[in-house]
Amino acid sequence: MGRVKLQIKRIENNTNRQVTFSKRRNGLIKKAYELSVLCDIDIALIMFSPSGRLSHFSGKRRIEDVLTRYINLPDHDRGGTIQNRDYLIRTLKKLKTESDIALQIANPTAVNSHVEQLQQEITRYQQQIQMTEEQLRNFEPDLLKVTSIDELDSCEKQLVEVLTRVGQRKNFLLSNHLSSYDPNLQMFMDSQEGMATSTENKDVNWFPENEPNQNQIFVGPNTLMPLRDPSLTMYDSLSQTTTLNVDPRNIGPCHISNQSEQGLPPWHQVYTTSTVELLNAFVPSGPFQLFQNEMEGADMSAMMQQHEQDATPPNCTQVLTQNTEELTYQSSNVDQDQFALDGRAGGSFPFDTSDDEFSSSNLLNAVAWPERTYPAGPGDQSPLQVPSFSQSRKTGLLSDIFLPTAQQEFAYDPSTPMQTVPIISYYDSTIVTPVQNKDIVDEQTYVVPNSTPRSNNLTFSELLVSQDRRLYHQMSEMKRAYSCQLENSPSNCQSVQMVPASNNQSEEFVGHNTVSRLQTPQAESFKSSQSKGKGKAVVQYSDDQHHMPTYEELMRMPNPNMFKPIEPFEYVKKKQLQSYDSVNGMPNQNQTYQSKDSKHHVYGKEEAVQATMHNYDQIPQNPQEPLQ
Amino acid sequence: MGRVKLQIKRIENNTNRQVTFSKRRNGLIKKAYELSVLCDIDIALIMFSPSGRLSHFSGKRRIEDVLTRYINLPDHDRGGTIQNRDYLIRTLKKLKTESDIALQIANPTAVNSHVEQLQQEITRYQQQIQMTEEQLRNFEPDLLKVTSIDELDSCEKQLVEVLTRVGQRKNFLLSNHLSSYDPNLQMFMDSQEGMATSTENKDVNWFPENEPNQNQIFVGPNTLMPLRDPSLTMYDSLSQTTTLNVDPRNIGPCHISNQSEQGLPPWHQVYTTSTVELLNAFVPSGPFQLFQNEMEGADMSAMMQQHEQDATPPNCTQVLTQNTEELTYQSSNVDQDQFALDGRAGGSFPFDTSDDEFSSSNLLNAVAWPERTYPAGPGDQSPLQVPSFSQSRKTGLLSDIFLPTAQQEFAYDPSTPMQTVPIISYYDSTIVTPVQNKDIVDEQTYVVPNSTPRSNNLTFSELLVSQDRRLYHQMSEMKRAYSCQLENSPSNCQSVQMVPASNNQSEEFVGHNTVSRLQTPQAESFKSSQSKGKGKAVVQYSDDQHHMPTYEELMRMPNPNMFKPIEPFEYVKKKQLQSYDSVNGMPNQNQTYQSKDSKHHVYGKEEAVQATMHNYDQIPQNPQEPLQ
DNA sequence: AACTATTTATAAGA
DNA sequence: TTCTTATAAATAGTT
Repeated sequence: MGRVKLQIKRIENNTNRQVTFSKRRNGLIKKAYELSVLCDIDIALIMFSPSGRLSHFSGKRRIEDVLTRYINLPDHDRGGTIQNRDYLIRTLKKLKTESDIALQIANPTAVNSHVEQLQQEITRYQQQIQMTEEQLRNFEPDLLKVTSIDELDSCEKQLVEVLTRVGQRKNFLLSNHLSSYDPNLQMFMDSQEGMATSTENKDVNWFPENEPNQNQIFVGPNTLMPLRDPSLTMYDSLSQTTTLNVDPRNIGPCHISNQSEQGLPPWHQVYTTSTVELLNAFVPSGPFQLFQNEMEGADMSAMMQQHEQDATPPNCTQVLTQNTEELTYQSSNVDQDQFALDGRAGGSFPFDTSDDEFSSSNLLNAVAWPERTYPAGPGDQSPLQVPSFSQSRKTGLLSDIFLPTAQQEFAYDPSTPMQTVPIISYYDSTIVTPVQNKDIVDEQTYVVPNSTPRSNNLTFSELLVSQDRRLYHQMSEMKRAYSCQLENSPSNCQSVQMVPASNNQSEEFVGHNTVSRLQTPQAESFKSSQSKGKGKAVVQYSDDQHHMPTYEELMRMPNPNMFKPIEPFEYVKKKQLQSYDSVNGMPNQNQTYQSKDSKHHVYGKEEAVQATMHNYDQIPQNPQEPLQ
Repeated sequence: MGRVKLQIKRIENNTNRQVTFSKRRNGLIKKAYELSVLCDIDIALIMFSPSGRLSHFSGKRRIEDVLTRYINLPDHDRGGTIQNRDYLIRTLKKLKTESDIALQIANPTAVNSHVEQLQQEITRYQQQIQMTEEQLRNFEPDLLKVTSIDELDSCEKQLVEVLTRVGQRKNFLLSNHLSSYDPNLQMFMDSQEGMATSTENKDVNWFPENEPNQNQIFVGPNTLMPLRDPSLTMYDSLSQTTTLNVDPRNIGPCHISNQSEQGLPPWHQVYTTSTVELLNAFVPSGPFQLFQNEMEGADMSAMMQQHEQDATPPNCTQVLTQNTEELTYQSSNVDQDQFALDGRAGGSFPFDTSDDEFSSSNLLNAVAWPERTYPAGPGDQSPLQVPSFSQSRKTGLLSDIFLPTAQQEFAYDPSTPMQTVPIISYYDSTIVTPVQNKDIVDEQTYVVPNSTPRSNNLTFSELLVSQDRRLYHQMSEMKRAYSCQLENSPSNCQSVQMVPASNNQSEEFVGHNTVSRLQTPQAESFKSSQSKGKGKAVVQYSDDQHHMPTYEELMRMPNPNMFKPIEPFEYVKKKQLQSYDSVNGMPNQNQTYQSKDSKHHVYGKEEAVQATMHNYDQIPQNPQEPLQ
């Protein structure tokens, strides 16, 4: 491209060479920049001019980070062994450390706590493995190591127990495989074979019908799942609270005590898989918007009032099958509309359960509830404390599942919808800090819009937040509305698992499968990172201001599009004359523009992302809790 | 410059982004190349594609040299700020030489950041948990989700099985609870309670003692594992062949037939998991070199002669427990040295079983023998035909396990050590064909020195070849020496599985774990590809010249460093008018330039790697087979 | 550095 | 992926 075609060979004329270098270097850097922006890639370009001066360019990540990434790359991917690799690594680490230190000053906790978190996580996993293996040993004992008859006895007992259940199930299936029944109720039937069942149970179809597999209840041998009749508690959640106290060791009849006209007891609850699955049946997968539309104009407080007045429980049957230690319930004669929060949601279950883009069953299936004890709170008066959710993927948060640790650190509190949420993103090893100061733009500024105007699309993180929030609300609402108080001791909760997708895909796959449908930067980041080894998110909650959302709040929850778009990345191309701080990319104040015979060109740059959620003025910080 | 002006902002569409990257990367590299040539400068360009793959370019100097130059630059010139740089560099330079050596030996991935290690660990634990939980699910099935009677049946069966074993164990303990026994043999006892057991079984310790879990034999209900007493067959492998014919449906006594003084029957053998595990106990994990050292000066033929003369079988007991359909054997009174190929290897088992860098138990544990029928061959006279190994990872070859399909296609014949082995590599969805014809280079050739001279290091493929070869040899030697003839029909082999590592890690993990210690291009390729979804190798064997290696050959096998270094990768970018020398990137003199009105630009590109193994003159093409 | 004629890169579509 | 083509962009030589 020029007046003549230039042969690609060394330009012998010194001046010409330097001039050409100058021109082409700029062109090259421009191209590199464009590439880095267009394709959102890591790039590092280092040139030494004919006179030995350095020019370099890197994309949104610092050049040393890119070099580190390169050097740390497996040899094959890189294309060969690096001779002085060790040296490079060390030196680069030094380079990186220095800027990281500066970074830590501004953002002290993030880096170190990350490692700590990981170590915590490892410890947790180790424990979990130990637990699971112990459990397994019950079934597959290392017979050669077992020397005590007692052990064998208990093992035998357990096996027989499971065997019995399997047999029961088998028999049941054999006798029922021809009859059509509401799959939603199968679980109840299963646990009460031989018992009289209500003939009207076909009327009870408040479970989402299209996802029968999610509605199943399984309780491990040592796990109880006391659940009250939802319709009962719904109608009479506070004035008459029925609590089931079941001792796992108790083979006798189940104790059922009534606590009337009392505040809810402290929440010492542990949600087990079973609960999760059950609640999953409750928690709809409808898009937020749908649900919101349905709620339109509903006056929650008034409805709640009405409920408290209407204290007549519907016809229901409580079933406790003791020999399998499964506690469940059976509801009969519950009108669908009645059950569905009594028509609050327009005569159906309050949340639409139909699929949509984001709230597919995949998403929700992957959600389990944490196996955590919820700290005590007298009723709902004191906020339910949200546990530190940074422990394992089993915390049940979508973001916990989908956001890989190395790529995204995600800080938000699902219980406080009005929180401002800074998103700190890790790109590989670089922490992308929120840029407060826009002044870094000086000479040439390429603005790299990290997210295009998204109209109604969610970023992935926003999706997670909204989904988590929805789930959190729904779950907690379920808890409160149904008073599903589990009296299990934490030690009994060994079987919390992720709810796998219906086709037995692993949660990772589910996650990936789901994420793969998204194209937001976060999702993309996840996709690429997941392939690097099944990343896992660490979700941190702020420790203060935990707030148990109310149903009303839930109703008022804005739709997922409530978030502001993420601020565009800023790409600051500091050209030629300006020196920039290596840490934050700010121009050095004491720096004057270099003359054109400056030793080298400096192409610094920084990018930042900041996501701020709306403050929703219409939702009070400490709203009244309608159910209280 | 295109149909429309493209806004420089992130391309959200995945495909478009990748396409654009591809195009622009080429353009960028071209520009960089031109700049580097025109202006004769040092340049380094590193890009990571949206999918994380590396593209890089450097001029006439290697990229790491450019990076070093960059790093060594005074802070001011680089634009960074480093305090103790000079001191650091001096110190690091000292370290460099030493650590470079250490780095060659030790693992390069160790340099990975702490965080990455932790995350790896976490991933591992997650996998482990998943596995264990899956196992557990066998015993604690989610009964409500099980709708098929078949499932329940198999579940029931499994439970009964365990229950039976527990009961047996219980009975056994009740009658023997005071006696101490060799744990290695307990498994046999378990399956033969009530049967007379040898009182001398404590002498049988030919299993590696430190990995008891790997030595356990479990055969699925439909799988038989007839194995002759190894010591017996070892001493008398050809003159007296004992074959166990066991009908799986046969509840009666096991048929044992003797075939005396006959050539080995056709190899209709299928190796089951059990066999693999058993053989694993035999196959040592010592490094090739160690093993070679031990073999130093050993005269194989003479030894073999001696063996054939010494035909006295040791005291042994064959055990077939029918009700569990487990067939195993018990050996007693076998002296360890005697067993260990009768002192051929200096009085111990011929291969060192201690761990070393490459041949850790991980590596070998990951090896299973293919569930394949070996075509007939009269004894060892006709070459044992190697099946087409391109079927599954269960072929048992290391290369099968470690080399992922999409990334590496690996063609070699482990049975013919003197074969020339072209390695076909895929890079970035480009099929890298072996370049036989350099004529594809026409216009422009960018030379990307992909590999530097490797001195004595093995490439991963070479390691695999050598390991496979070793294993192949050892296995076949075992087969021949012990005449472990399995008469199972292929249909019985439903349970071939990879042998998991001792800590229940999955094979993938084992592979990964092992591979992660290597830094050869192939290993690196595997690492990155594995994370992309558990790649699996396709190993193809040429159909001719299959050769059953002999023990003597095995002994003579050169050490792993025997291979020539792989030829450097050639990155051939055929572009427009200029041809470039493939080595130094200089334009080829004899090339004419294309006219500018050429129909289109040709941006072809080819990559190639070719690995040629040494021809080892000292090993005859058709060596004498000592055992024949 | 600015100006253009010209070459080159590449976006979109096939 | 690869090819084609219209068009945008880069740039050689000049000023």
